[in-house]
Amino acid sequence: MDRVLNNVKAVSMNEMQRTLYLPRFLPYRLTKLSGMISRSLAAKYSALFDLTIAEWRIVALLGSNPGLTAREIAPLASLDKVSISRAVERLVKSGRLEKRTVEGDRRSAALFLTQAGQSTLAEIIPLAQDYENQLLAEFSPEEIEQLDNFLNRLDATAEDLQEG
Amino acid sequence: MDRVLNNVKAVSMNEMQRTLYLPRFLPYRLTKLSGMISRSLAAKYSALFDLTIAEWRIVALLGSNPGLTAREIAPLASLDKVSISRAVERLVKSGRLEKRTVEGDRRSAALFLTQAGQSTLAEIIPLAQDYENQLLAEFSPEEIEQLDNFLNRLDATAEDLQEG
DNA sequence: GGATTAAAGTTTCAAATGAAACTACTTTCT
DNA sequence: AGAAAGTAGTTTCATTTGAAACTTTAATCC
Repeated sequence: MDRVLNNVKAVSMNEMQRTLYLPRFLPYRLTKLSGMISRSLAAKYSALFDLTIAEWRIVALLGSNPGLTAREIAPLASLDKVSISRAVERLVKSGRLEKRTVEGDRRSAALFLTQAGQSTLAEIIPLAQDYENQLLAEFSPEEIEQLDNFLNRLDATAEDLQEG
Repeated sequence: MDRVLNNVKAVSMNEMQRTLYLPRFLPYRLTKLSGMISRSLAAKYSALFDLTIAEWRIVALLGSNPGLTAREIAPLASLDKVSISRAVERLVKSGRLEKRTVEGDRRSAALFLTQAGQSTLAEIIPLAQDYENQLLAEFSPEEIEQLDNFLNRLDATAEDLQEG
């Protein structure tokens, strides 16, 4: 009579569960997992580069998409405009980012990595990849693909549930 | 030449990636996913029961483990003692929790749900299970088991990486 | 064309967070 | 037993966060 992820599917229908087993509750597990991962990455980036996660995301995005504006970054990095504004301010101050007023719309600024920003990114990338590889070290390529698939589906479902 | 989760395993060895594709970076995906889920659950609990996530976890734990102390709750709920102290204070104020001084150690208090606390829990459980079921609606029992397995392994690995 | 509405980013302000200090007790050591 | 060290839980305080208000510029409406 194993419960899997608290999912009722897995328990017979006429004995509805009266308890919720927290350590198997999917939202709890995801929060705990992502918390552990984020904390250790945040500590690493902060210690080595004095970068927050928001700054790190923005640098990573601008590496492959130079010239994005704050508004465009928001959905790509899952950051709100306040966080972006603050992260950009810090990145400009630390000389890693440059703002160029957008031709034809003086409200927004296109963002570009400076040389310093690009070398920061060059240092950051292998570190991030290492970390991901360590997380997935015990996973076979097939399992990685399956995990990828699961995450995509959960993400899509969670997005739907946002509205509903 | 598909990248899977940015994992280097999936790209040939002599073309190391110079970019990091954020939307496929596992830590980012987990943070985004857990953020979406937590926000929608938090909104629901707050609106319907005036409960925070921390309070919710404590209530859920005490349902199956009456008499836990704050210190015992901490690792089970992944909460620090400050959060627990505050959540317990609110739960006591709202009449859902009762503190009883532990026989033989007057520093700690054993925590118990009151009748009100138990009926809150009884309302909360099906809601939580519904939510989890909705998230997993498109998953077959085998897939759910596999997801469970993946999460366990990632959790264990992440815990190891905390120290290292 | 001037007024109105909207959009991009920034700033402000109030609430949430969590590390460190603190209080009240308990255990250990001599 | 009494001092020293340790633990449970609370409080304080400084930082982080994000919603709402604001500023500047652009688009739309009459």
